[in-house]
Amino acid sequence: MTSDGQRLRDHGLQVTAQRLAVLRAVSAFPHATADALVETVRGEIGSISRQAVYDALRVLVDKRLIRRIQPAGSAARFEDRVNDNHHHLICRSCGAMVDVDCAVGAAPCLTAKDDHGYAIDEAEVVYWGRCPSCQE
Amino acid sequence: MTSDGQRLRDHGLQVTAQRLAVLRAVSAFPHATADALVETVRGEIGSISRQAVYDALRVLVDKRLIRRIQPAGSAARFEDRVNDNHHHLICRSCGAMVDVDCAVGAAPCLTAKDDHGYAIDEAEVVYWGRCPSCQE
DNA sequence: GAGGAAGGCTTGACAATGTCCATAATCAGT
DNA sequence: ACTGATTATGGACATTGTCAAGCCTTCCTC
Repeated sequence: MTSDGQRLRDHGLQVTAQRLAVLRAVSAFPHATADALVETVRGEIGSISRQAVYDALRVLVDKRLIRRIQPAGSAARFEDRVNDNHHHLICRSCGAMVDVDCAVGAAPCLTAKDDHGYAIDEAEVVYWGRCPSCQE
Repeated sequence: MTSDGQRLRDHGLQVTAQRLAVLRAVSAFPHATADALVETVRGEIGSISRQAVYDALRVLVDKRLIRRIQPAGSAARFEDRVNDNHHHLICRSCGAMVDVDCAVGAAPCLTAKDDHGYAIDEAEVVYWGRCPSCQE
């Protein structure tokens, strides 16, 4: 198994305690917000600046080690599942988010009727509804 | 044809110059941001508070007279096409957004493989790519 | 290991997008 | 027109995120 440190190096990134901790935190709490990750990482390594977390998240997203999701009406969230093409199902009342496997398989899993000349590389799908507990 | 004023009244809303102007502005400039709409409305009726625009947009969205779209990496945008189920195609570099008719028809136009117990009412699709001018 | 350059982290200021609240103005039914 | 309820205004504030300067680590080379 490849260590997180090796994965960072493989992508041309320096290995730092902060980045390792952010990577682990995203793994441990998928769909967490940047702020929640700051708290998680602080619990793990004692202290980290908010900026370092934002910076780490940005390079990790750039290098495709993690993925950023930004649902309407919420701060950005991060997850670790990057090698499949899955989508998200979000509760309109409490914001809970769960993964949903892609109905088709490979990205882009849908083709637009008319591409207007755009070079489309991704079809992002978000299912909106109410989660079991919010339906009571 | 039903006037904007009548449409407001039909939804239990008071008719004000501000709301009418916001409604017209959203019609005239689909996919505009709240801030751009403030400018447009100011050009039309002289002056309006930013807050009034936000309030108007919120009630209009609540009453389904307009729709709010919030693509990742951009402020919320508003549009007037509410009675069909169409999606959006957004340029990754310049943010330009165009409408794309739904590949299937009625909402939700896609069904998730596993609904995790959620009551799904909408499948939002965003196509990401590069617009013709950004491909140069 | 030791030295040094490149890159990363910290701190603090700032920006964008919205929301909250108290007060003033406007709308709509009598 | 009168009056109560709704809406608009202006200002403060909240959240989420970015920018910039200087110090500190990491990692490459010896």
